[in-house]
Amino acid sequence: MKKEFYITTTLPYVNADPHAGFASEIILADVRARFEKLQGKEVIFNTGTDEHGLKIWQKAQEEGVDTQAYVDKYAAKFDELKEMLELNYTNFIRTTDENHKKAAQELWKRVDANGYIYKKQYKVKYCVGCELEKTDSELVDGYCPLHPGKELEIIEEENYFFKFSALQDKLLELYKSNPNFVVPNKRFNEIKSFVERGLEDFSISRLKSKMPWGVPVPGDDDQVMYVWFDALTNYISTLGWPDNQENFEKFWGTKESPNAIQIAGKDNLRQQSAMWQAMLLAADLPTSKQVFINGFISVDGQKMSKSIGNVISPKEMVEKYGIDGTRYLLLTKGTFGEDNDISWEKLTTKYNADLANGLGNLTSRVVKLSENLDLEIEKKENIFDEANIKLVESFDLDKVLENIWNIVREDNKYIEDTKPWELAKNNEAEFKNVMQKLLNDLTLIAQMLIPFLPETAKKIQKALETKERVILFERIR
RNA sequence: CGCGGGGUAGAGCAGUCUGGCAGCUCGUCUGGCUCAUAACCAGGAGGUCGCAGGUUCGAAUCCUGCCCCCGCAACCA
Repeated sequence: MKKEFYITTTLPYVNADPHAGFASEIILADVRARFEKLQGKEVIFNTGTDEHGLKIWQKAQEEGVDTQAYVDKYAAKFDELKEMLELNYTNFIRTTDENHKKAAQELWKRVDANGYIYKKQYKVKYCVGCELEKTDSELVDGYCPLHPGKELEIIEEENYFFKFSALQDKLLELYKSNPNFVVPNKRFNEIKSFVERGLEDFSISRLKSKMPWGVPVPGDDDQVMYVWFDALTNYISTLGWPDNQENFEKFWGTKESPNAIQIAGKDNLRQQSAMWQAMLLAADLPTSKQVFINGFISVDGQKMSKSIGNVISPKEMVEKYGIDGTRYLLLTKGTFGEDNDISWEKLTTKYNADLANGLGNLTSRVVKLSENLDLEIEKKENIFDEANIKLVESFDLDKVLENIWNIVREDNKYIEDTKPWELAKNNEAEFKNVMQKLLNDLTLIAQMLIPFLPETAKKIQKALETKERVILFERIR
């Protein structure tokens, strides 16, 4: 088996603070990365920030700050998640990094050299009222919703286009020969039918005069890259591509043996599983190995949005539930790939039930009962069985945690059935037997929790060693 | 006929691919226990699986039609 493991999240766009949805994505990746590390693999876990594009440029202008200063501020906010959520990512790439820009230009050149880029007149609709370009999807009945009745101007602009349409067959072939290329299956079906319906070439550049905040197009001073083309390249620029070919092959893989795992939200299905793969194919580079598509988080049945004012941020969650509490709650909010609904009330209920009353209380019972005992604890080698490994590999991490919590439940019942506090008084031998099992189980739980709740795992192990009682999770309210 | 997802106990969900006793967590009611974080354990109540038809010995699951909710509709990350 290959010794190297590569996983990447999508890069969040730096026009808003981190929210629970992205936190969920990056925690999933974090658990997987820690898990693979435990299996003895060398791991690269990539994340970062997407910092180019019109929106960011405009926002910086609005705030009257230098664009670079603006993106620096936001990049720092996202990098703070590392400590906030106890993440172990190895790479944090910013699309404004010099080596990234170079890589994006190199990718462009290769795609171009292979004949997949061409120049074309492109008509944009322009609302004079807003002084802004409008896309068809923004229009209502052909008019700008803010200025109904005002005719839109048509402006012609020359842009570079990517021959997405020419890669339809190659993409379909990729999907066909990799039956688990996109997970879950329903998303795979969705992207397959999208590609089968036919692809349209898309614009991959903008006029620099209108939008200066982008990576310059090689050999054309008047144009900058459209943000997607630039941003997607991060997955390989982070590995030092194109200069460091060895590192690239080690982690990204080769055509024969692709190695890159990607995780993304469902809004990114097309970009990650079709556009980016097409770009790689066009540049004659290996594709990703697998793309995992996560669902969305809603709050009390409503879309999480600034205007509704129901955004749940990882920061608030950590303040309330602690790091591992937050990790646990985001990991167990529902089935991977489905949309999951959360609310403060539900989160608190689950926190109290599973963490305080469940794991926390069990630890507290076992440590107290074993206070005066000095038993040798059996440490298992292969803590994850075949079934659990499979679940981790398909990102069904909630199911693995459920399996761990079944041990918690069994042990609570076992204590009730055997009444060790009575045995301690009248049956020393049996008392030791019972406690041996409980200590072994709790040790196993702690070992299994390492990738999921790293701090808690340590605390349990420490409590078992020192016999000092510890409150793992304070009850809320 | 634009694309896709969803409708299963008071709440949240799993089960649907591959048909075989309708399951889990929370809540609720009753009882038990005292090692533990007002926790823990046992038992109970609660469901015409969105609706209507079809296939089958048998349908939450497969097929057809309909109703309702939610995303997305590509140069907007």
